[in-house]
Amino acid sequence: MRWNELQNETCPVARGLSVVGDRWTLLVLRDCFRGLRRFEELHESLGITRHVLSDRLKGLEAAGVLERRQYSDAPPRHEYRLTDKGRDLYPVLIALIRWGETHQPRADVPDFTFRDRHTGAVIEPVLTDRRTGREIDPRQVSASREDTG
Amino acid sequence: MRWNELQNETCPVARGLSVVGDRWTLLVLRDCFRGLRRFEELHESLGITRHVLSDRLKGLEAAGVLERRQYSDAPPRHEYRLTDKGRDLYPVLIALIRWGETHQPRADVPDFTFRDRHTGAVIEPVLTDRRTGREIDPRQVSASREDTG
DNA sequence: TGCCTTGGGTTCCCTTTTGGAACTTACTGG
DNA sequence: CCAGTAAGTTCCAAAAGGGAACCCAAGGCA
Repeated sequence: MRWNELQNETCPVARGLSVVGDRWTLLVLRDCFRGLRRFEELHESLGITRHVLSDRLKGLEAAGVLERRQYSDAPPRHEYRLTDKGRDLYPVLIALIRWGETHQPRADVPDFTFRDRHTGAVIEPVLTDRRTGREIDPRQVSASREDTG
Repeated sequence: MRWNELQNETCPVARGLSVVGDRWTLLVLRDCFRGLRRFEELHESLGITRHVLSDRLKGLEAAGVLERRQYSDAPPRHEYRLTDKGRDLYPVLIALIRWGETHQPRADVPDFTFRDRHTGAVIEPVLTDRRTGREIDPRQVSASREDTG
């Protein structure tokens, strides 16, 4: 199996990773969520080579995760913005942040705090069951595909 | 910046990805969550080359995400099991499944259904705020590091 | 006018990682 | 003795990544 055959898999994890499972891709998106939009900003922040960054941005644009738009006519300048599809990756990043903080801790830096943008209230993201409102314990959950009918 | 320098970053996303951000790694873990434990099972299921699989398993073991244990003495045979640290990656996979199903849909396969292992009740995983119990809207959330003091 | 700077890339070249396939080791069963 | 199985390792070619230099369009300025 080659990496670029993943997009045709029936597994949604595989299809998701065919878009964001590349080295650096989720870090590019992390920076987009931080508000960075320009090539130079991203290059500076990530420290990856320009052509890998260029490649990732093209891929994310092609996948509809980022949108490339011109913000200046002369000289022509572009920026990259998250689309709705891109913004919906936030739960993946939050899950990763919480796992990283819990299991790859660094004593010398404080953890992230999530806040409501408007009220400023602290938010503690957890995975719950929408139906019961109870937190989800991985060990109690089974996932399966069920044909309807 | 090189990939293996990521583990020293202050950003928890970067540290998390230094463990699971490699090509194929999250797919190996997906299969572990599905209950696969043996090299041959994983190789068959993933279709990746044996030495990439071998490499990923070693990395995950070194990171404490999987545990390699002997299940037969003669001939010596091993299996790989998720540790607690590994099981805590479940929210990442669920987030990825839901994103994949929503944004890279395939009409020909049914979506996953999550169920309580014991009661069989359907579970609908959503990211909520533990404090208020409300669902989290990415656009309303800001993340920042706050020094205590 | 010529020269420097900035943003956003592309090109070139070399090193790592993948992909594919064959080979190895240690044992079991017939 | 031969075939088969589980779990890897080794070898080689192809693809991706890393580093640095180069390109282009426009703006500023001396």
